[in-house]
Amino acid sequence: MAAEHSAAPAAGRDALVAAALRLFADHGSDATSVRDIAAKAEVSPALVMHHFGSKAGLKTAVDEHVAAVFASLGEAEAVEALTVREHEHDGTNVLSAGFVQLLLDGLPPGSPIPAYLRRLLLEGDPAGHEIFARWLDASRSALKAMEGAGLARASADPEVRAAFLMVNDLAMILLHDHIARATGVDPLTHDGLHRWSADVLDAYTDGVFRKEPA
Amino acid sequence: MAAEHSAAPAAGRDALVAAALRLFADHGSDATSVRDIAAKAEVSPALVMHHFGSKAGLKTAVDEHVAAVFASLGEAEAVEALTVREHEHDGTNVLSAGFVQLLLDGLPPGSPIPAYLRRLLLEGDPAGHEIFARWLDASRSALKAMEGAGLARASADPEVRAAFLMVNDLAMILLHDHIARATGVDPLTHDGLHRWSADVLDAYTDGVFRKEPA
DNA sequence: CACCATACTGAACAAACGTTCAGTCCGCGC
DNA sequence: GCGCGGACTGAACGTTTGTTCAGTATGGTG
Repeated sequence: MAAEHSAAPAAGRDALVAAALRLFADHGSDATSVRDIAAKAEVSPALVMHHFGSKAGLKTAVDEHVAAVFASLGEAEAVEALTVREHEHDGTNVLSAGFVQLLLDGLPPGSPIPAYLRRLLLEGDPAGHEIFARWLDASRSALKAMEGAGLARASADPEVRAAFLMVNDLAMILLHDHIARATGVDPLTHDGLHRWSADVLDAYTDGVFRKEPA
Repeated sequence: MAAEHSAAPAAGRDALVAAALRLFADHGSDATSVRDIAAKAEVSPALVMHHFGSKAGLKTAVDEHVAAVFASLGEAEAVEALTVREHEHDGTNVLSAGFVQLLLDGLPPGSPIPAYLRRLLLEGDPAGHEIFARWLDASRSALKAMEGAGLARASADPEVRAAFLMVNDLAMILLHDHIARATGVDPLTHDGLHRWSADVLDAYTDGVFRKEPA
């Protein structure tokens, strides 16, 4: 019954960040109360103020945690994440689905981070702007590298082309719930991503539209 | 000073829906209080309960209003909104950018509806699921029609292809703020959409990737 | 003209919110 | 073994939230 008191280095702090990340991702930070977070972390609401000063401070700490996770996923690898590469299992060329592939490979299955990322991008959060800008840089670089290697056609408007490809990639994360519900294919699972990527690669290589009616 | 009382048919009702639509779109419904809405509509907070029973009732009314606007935009035309057609101004073929084009043509410039749509789709709102499913139907139909007319290559996976095209289209709305900020091209303006569509059409017809290094 | 339904308000409500504060517990350096 | 500092709590604070309610004004109908 008695609460455990400890001078151990901030166990509650990590629990709060983890609980807040999950709840913010699932319901949004506005719809999540400090009491909800504290209850999930099995800790007193006042501990939020003790460690972070305010609810907003907790939000900042969560943002920093997420940024650190992205960084640990290997930011440098993101550049090559968009490239087409040989798929080991079946020997066919398959489009590594960019950032989605990166997230899927590097994150545990039930991770709240994709959903949190969705909210960051939706809510006009400065942290979201920063991530978008950094990833767009990676997309630009990857496209340029592929052009150089003769793997991509040069576009007349490289800036738009890089944004187009990256935004399409992000859309899969943002709308994956709708996609899974309406089509039965969930591109955030391994099998779903494989099926999705196959058709995307086909569209990107052989095209979608015809110039002249056949 | 004295408030105007009238038995006129619910002027305050419309004002409330309009104010709520704008505030919900800009800040999210959770972050918008009944008092904020009433203040913007220049009306008493209690009027929300009188007309809609609760804040949630207002939200439902706003959803219905938005659905009605979409319907009035011409749901039937949505089917052909994805098709490639002759552009009158410069005589070139241009991809009518699907739902985005439809919204841009049919809505007044500063309309809160695109932003509201963004929130519907990203917040897991049931109203968002419905819109997504209905539009995906339109996308499927349009793609099939284009295949029939020889304007589109047949995909091995038509279900994924239809979703892919539609999701890419929606991504432009969902991320337009990020796109505009990071690239300087805002695809929700006329000029920005033209530049964006030109490159998208190029990508969709001539492809993005090469099968073999050149 | 009297009546009633309806649009609408101002003051108040309980509940939930973020935050404050005095105080308890305990490992670690002295 | 003493005390300092940091982790942590429980109860309370004032504010804001969604909602209730009694009441006023007014146009349309008998």
